[in-house]
Amino acid sequence: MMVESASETIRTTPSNQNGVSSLSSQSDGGGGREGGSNGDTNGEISPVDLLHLQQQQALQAARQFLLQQASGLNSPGSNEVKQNPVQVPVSMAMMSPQMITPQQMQQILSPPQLQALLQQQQALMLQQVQTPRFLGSKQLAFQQQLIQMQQLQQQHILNLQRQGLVPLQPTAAMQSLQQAMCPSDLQQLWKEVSGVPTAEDALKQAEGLDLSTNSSNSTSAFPKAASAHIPLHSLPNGQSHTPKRDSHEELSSSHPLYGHGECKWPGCEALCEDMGQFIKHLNNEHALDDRSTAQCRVQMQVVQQLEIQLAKESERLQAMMTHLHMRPSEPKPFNQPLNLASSGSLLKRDSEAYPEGLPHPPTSAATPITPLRQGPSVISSSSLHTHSHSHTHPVGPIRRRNSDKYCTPIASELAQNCEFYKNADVRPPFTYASLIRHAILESPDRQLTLNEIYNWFTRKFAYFRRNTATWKNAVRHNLSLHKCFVRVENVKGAVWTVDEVEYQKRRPPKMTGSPTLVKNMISGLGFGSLNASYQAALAESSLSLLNSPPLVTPPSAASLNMLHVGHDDVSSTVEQVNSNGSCSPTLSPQQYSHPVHVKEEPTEVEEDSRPVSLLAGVTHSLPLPSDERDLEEDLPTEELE
DNA sequence: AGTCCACTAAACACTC
DNA sequence: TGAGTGTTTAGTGGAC
Repeated sequence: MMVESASETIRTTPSNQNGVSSLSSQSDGGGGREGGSNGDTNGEISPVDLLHLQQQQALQAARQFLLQQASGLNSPGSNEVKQNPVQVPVSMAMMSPQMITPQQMQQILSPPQLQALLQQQQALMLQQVQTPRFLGSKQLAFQQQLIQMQQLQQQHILNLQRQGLVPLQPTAAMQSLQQAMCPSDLQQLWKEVSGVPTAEDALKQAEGLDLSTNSSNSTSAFPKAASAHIPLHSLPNGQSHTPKRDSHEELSSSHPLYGHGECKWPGCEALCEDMGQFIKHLNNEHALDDRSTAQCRVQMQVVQQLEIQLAKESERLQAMMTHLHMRPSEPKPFNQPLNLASSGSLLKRDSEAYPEGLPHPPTSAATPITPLRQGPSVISSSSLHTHSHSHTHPVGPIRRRNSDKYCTPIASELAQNCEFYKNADVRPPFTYASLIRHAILESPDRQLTLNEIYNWFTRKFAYFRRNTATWKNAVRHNLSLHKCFVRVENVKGAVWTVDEVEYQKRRPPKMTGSPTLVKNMISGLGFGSLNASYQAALAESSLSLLNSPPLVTPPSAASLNMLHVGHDDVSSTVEQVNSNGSCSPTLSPQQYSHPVHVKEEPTEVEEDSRPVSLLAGVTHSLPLPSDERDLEEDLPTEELE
């Protein structure tokens, strides 16, 4: 409700994916977000005034947000909340992740304001969750947080600068943002907010964060073992986003949360003489509890937003590169597949799912917030993979078909967010079938007993440590229902295996085009018009084949490479992308490039026309895995012909 | 609106 | 007998 109303009044143009450089868009958006408080004065004011206006807007937005945080959420009668279009319940999104996604936030807010709100939110959340213990050091913690946030922001800007996405001279928008978020202003904001006599409510709200799905409002399912030793805010992609003050810090400390003798947990900065003391402190003060998970979530939101923005900027860069270096009539096989793989479906998702910039309500109430990232990674891994935590995965409000339709490779996702799913009581955005299949293929023998599947589920996902009756029943149901799961009698009983042929048949692409058309599209001639669902399905299915040596069907590695490489984080999925190299000795690229789904009508496929350059262009960007699996010896050759 | 797909729940049979 | 396993059906809801 609130989101919708906000979205009706807060609209950034969907085409405006310029996160940092568009002053006018910022102003436009800001004007709208302010509910007309600033009026439409863009055309008359000077750039300096405009800059000032931006600052004011950002400040007001942040202020309103903070006010809402402090009082609105617990004051149902508050008219402000309902009337002010800027009242985007960002924090509500955190507490009830189903309500608003980062994409929605991004659609609603211009990037600078988004960042402003985000940073404010982070500060506030930290403050909220720390209130009972650190009441006396509010200001100190807040200052610390400000510093960290600014560092984070600057780091992000530097990244963009490195990519040439933003000029070295900060744009007006950036200046505005930075100035708008200067510590004094924020402190002032904080003073305003902290005076609101609802601190307890805020605390309660923070402590009562629903960190699980809405079907579970408890975090009890979090594994105790992971409580203290896993830095929850180290992100699923493995990247620590704790701002580092200098490059030496990382070297001097063996823990990303420890440096300069201080705990780097957001807002903590407790002094620890040595690592041992720090570990002790970490275990004691930052154990797995509501406060820590809330902080973790905040940090995740921060990173998500940055990644989303980076993804958009990357997308812009891709467009620029395409424009400058590539002729539309001469698609470059190396880059084009990237668009196909990720931006194809994802952009479609972006543009179609949110055509009006309206928030896209999650479709599954049971869907948790996930560390999935939204936004296409259209930059090749070779050019951007150093920043490539941007990328690929749509934030997963759509549980059921996320992995199927939106090109979210389960292997990649799991590889990146393994720790997250292990510890967070969130439902993985994959179907049972996908998970089961992944579990089976992940096993050494590519076969698991039912109980082992159960164990895999519980081992990999905190979510499945509860409601066992439900999901176990679902697992059994899926195993029986889908032909792709084959029960094999073994010496030790029945084991389940995966029939890849059936698995691929299970989700045939909806596109009804001829195999020739498919082939042409895959060869890079029709990427632009390639049906997104088909792209996603093809990419996903291909990826899954690539990820795991098939029991039955050899993957079409070429197609899947090109489909996958663009949106996959090479660094994090290298372990999964392992059959690429291992299969190559016996199969030619042409064989590999056999599109999986064309199997339905194999006679029309002309494999010779498949561009080898596609494979060549992709393979070099796929690092060989360190733990290559053995090639399955019983590769069915019929699938290759 | 119809269809497909995924999920959930449940009943039932079989084995150990 | 009960637990675990496997199969099947029905209902529901989202996506297309």
